Amino acid sequence: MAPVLFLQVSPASGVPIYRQLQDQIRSQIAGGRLAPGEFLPSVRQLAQRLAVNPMTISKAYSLLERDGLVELIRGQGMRVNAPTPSANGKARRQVLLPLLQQVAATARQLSLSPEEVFALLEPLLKESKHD
Amino acid sequence: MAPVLFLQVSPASGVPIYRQLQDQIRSQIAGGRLAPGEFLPSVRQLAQRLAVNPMTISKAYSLLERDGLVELIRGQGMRVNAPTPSANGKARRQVLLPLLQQVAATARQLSLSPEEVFALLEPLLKESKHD
DNA sequence: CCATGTGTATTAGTGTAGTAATACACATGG
DNA sequence: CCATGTGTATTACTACACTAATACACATGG
Repeated sequence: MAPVLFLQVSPASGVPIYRQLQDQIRSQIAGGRLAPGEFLPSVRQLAQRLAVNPMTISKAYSLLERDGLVELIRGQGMRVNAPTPSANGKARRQVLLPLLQQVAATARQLSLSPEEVFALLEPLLKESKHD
Repeated sequence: MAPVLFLQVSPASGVPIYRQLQDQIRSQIAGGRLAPGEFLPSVRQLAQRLAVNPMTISKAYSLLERDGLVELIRGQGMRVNAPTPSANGKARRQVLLPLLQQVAATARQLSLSPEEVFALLEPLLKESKHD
């Protein structure tokens, strides 16, 4: 059974739909809201719910499969894999990567040194720990 | 007078030419190799030297002008500006802040330690410093 | 005024990423 | 076997980024 996921896409956000899906599902898996053995919603189901083309869903799924987060079971769908010890941490970092790349690009654009960026980021990271 | 700059573009690098130029010139200014009051090479001059279209040079120049690093003097060319207070101060960091907050929020959601985030971000920040 | 020097607005060509439409291969259950 | 369920290969369409060709506006010096 495919659980109901909190998935939402903004076609006008500039971020490709398949990538939004990829990142969100990655998050859901990393956060444990999608347990190993569970199946992702079927391509057509999700396509209808989000009003996007099935092939776009399929593309997101295929990328998740390529990354080993999910496995194709013929005739059934995409099953969430048990995380490898290292894959768990790796998967979580993958989620953050796009954001960090954007940070790096922006910092560079502004000629901000790595130290300045760290100094700015550190309090934010530690601040949000106790709530 | 336009000093001779060390500018080099690789059309096949995947990075747009205008952006290569923008970044390199930005570097030259930040590094002091291009002092305030000096002029950039003329669009046509540089276009011929690098074997690219003048409009591509112009695009890079215009972006630098938009960012306030350079000023258009009619009939003469692009003159390097004196660095403005905002170019060095808090203003630049304010731009980065929303992004960093998002990073912090995501990292927290994924239970990533600050150290892990730094380890991930550092190579990205330093990677783009090649000049 | 004219020749020559700036940068650029406008327009068009080109490549490619993203998306979509169609048809297919395979699996399952009746 | 057939109906219905998976995902996807193939193909085409579309939008946009990048680059380029042309013609223009303005400034300067003879």
